[in-house]
Amino acid sequence: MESATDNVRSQMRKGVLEYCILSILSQKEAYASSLLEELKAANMLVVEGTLYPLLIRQKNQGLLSYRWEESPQGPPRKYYVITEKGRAQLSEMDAAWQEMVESIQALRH
Amino acid sequence: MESATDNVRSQMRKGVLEYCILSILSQKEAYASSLLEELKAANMLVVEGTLYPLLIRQKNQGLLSYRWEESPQGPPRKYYVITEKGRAQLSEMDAAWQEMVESIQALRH
DNA sequence: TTTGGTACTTTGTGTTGCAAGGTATTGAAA
DNA sequence: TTTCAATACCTTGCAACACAAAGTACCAAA
Repeated sequence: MESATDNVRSQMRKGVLEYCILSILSQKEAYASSLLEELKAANMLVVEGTLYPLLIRQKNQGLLSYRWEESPQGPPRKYYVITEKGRAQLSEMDAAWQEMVESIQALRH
Repeated sequence: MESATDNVRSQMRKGVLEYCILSILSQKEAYASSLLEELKAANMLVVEGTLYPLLIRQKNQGLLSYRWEESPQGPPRKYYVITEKGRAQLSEMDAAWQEMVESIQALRH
């Protein structure tokens, strides 16, 4: 049983997830499971089935690259790294986000 | 030929369209074509094929109702009116939007 | 060698934004 | 009268995407 509020928030998250990923990766490298933790902490919770395909899409677009790294425990981790193209995209997203925030603010007054 | 920026903005618009519709209709009644104009003016451009199904969905959810009204020229207009349930939903969306803006702001710093 | 924890991946489903095309009403021009 | 242009509403088919759920693989400790 899902509340209407959950659904509202879920809908709003769509479209900004890519922005969040690039933002986190612009500050430090991370692997999928750690990204899930960061997004959860930022109240932008997503699940594995959302995140993995998204990372693959961004990698295929040249926004991210990755390298394998041994884990202290368990299988190796796929650390994602933002590329120059990814940083350029992030800049555009900053502008787009700012404009959308302003548009909505104007609409609400 | 579509720019990367267009696509970024388009992606971000997703999920907040319902919020924009309810927001506009909370201030005054409107019909689809006039909503298109308002959204365009607010830099939240959408097309008919997006708006009509969305209005129908919101009506079916009980967030909107409508009445027909004669037009000074052309076919009659379907004026949409926000319901009490729609206003309640709008309040939730205000909260959800505010929280998301704050979450992203935190992520970007 | 089995168990539990970690991590990555895939499949199927439902929703939704959009391009494109369609229908209907009205008034004015040809 | 017929045609045209403007207005307005609606539908269809497609592609993208978030998610739930299930699957695969690696590792170390019991």
